[in-house]
Amino acid sequence: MATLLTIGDAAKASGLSAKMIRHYEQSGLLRKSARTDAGYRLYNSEQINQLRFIRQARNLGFSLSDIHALLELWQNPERESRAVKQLAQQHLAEIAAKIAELQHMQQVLTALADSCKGDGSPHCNILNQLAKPD
Amino acid sequence: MATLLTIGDAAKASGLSAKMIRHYEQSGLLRKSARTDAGYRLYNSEQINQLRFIRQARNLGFSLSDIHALLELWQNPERESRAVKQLAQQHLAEIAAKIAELQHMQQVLTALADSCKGDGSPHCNILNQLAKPD
DNA sequence: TATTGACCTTCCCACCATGGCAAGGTTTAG
DNA sequence: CTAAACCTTGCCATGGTGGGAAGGTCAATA
Repeated sequence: MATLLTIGDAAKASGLSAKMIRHYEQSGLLRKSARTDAGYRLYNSEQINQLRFIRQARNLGFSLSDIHALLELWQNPERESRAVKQLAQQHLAEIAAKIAELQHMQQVLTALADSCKGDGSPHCNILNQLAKPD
Repeated sequence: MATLLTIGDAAKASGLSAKMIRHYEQSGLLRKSARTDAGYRLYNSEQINQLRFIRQARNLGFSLSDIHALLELWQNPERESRAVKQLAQQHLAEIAAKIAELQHMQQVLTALADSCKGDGSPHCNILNQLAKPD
């Protein structure tokens, strides 16, 4: 027997917000769900699994378009794991690039902050450096 | 004698886009510039310095509202460097948090990708893991 | 049974920082 | 004089998420 959940319960079960579940449907990431006579969305356990899949992929930072691709691969028994791994590696490259960018900011800004006394006087190397031409 | 630049030249001189300079004016980050009779914006060297300041702060990842505060501190001779340093340190904390988040994703996803053969077969641990309840 | 509170629906708006395009005016070089 | 390269404003889009309004539905309780 299939347990059907309304969107609020599906949200609780998946860790997504009801708002986002509607949005994912709207944007084509999810197929339209069944509805009650009154128009309430209903989700079966397979769909709850899909929602959880989406949440976990979001937690890993995948974009919705990546997730779209991942969902299709997941549901395709003919998939080649090569394709999945490639998506993961592309995403890992983006993550690494972002980390590098942030670490660069961190390094520069830490040095600047270290050279700013942070007291009651107006002199501050952070401002001086920002004002300087490169 | 003051050299006045039109927005395109100001963009080149500062490293910002003309689009963004207009946007910064619109959003109140910059005071309205002078205009020619024809309505073209004109920027003097002090304003060019301000634009550079903004670009460098953006490069360090400061938000526009942080930059707003930084600009005011910069222009206020009564400032206390404490205030500047505090902004910098808050931002450093955000940077560190983002780096930590990304590194966590990196770690989890690297492990998953390593356990996916990436060949022609459908089996893939990445998908299995995403599908699993936490 | 009538009401109340907790759901649900759709629709629109906001964030942040940036880019693109369109329709029109201006300036400059050939 | 014309053409190219500027400039102007205004609107739309991105991505992922949240907020709120106005209205319908359902279940429990008084």
